[in-house]
Amino acid sequence: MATDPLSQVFSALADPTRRDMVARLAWADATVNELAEPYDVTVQAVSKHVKVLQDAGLVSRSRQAQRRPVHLEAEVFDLMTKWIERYRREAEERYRRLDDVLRTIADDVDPVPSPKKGTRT
Amino acid sequence: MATDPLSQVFSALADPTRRDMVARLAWADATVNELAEPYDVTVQAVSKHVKVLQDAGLVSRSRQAQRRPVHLEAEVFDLMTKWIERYRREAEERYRRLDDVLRTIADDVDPVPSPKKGTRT
DNA sequence: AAGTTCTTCAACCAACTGGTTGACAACGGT
DNA sequence: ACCGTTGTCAACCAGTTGGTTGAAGAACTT
Repeated sequence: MATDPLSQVFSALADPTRRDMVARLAWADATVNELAEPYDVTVQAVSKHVKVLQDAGLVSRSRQAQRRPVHLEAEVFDLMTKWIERYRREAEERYRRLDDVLRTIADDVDPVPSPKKGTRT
Repeated sequence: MATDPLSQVFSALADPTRRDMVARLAWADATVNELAEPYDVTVQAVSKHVKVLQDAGLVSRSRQAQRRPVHLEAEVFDLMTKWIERYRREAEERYRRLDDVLRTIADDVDPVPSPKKGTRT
């Protein structure tokens, strides 16, 4: 199923409802019932969403009487930003290299253009 | 299903194979056949993966004879980093607010502890 | 015109996802 | 001891995903 941490985090955030929950949890902890309130789905569905977020390490649970508040664990975001930044950087460096190549080619431009489709001989 | 840009990007990167492709494309453009080489799947499967990345706006295609090189479009990463950073920031600010609350409470600590279970007066 | 190479389309399949309903466990309040 | 509240577990369903095979399109080579 793709159980590595990065996959789980990306996958968890690929759902708009779950992203919205994270957004709200950034403001304050909330119980499953509180989380469920704005959405047009059952509490059970929200409970499942929370489980996905939890398995991804994005949230943790605690216990207050019957309530089990959901708490955002923002550190996991670092996993993603690190991955993203790494390849953004590489892509940028790559552009620099490409520029170099283009400059080199510019010196080699062949003076006789190669014959094309419509060129009769 | 979940067709908004952010969902598509997160979803596209939730797959390790696709993330690996992105990693390699950050280094250099590649054709579907080149991309498929390291993996133990058919070329068709890789073609599908590329389509997912393309629909998410993460890559673009061009044409060179029969080849259709895949090119990484790094700008879309910004969408994600913006989202992530926003809620990381909010979560951090939230900690500050929490600290304030805790400090306030610290001032209010009642000098006469409210009678508890074992507290004798 | 025929063949080769690179790529995608179509149909199919097993597994996962997000949702449902219904039952039930856990805990506090009275 | 019994409700009420909060949350989860189990079974089920429809739709999506990632993979397969087989056929076909598109563009160059000869």
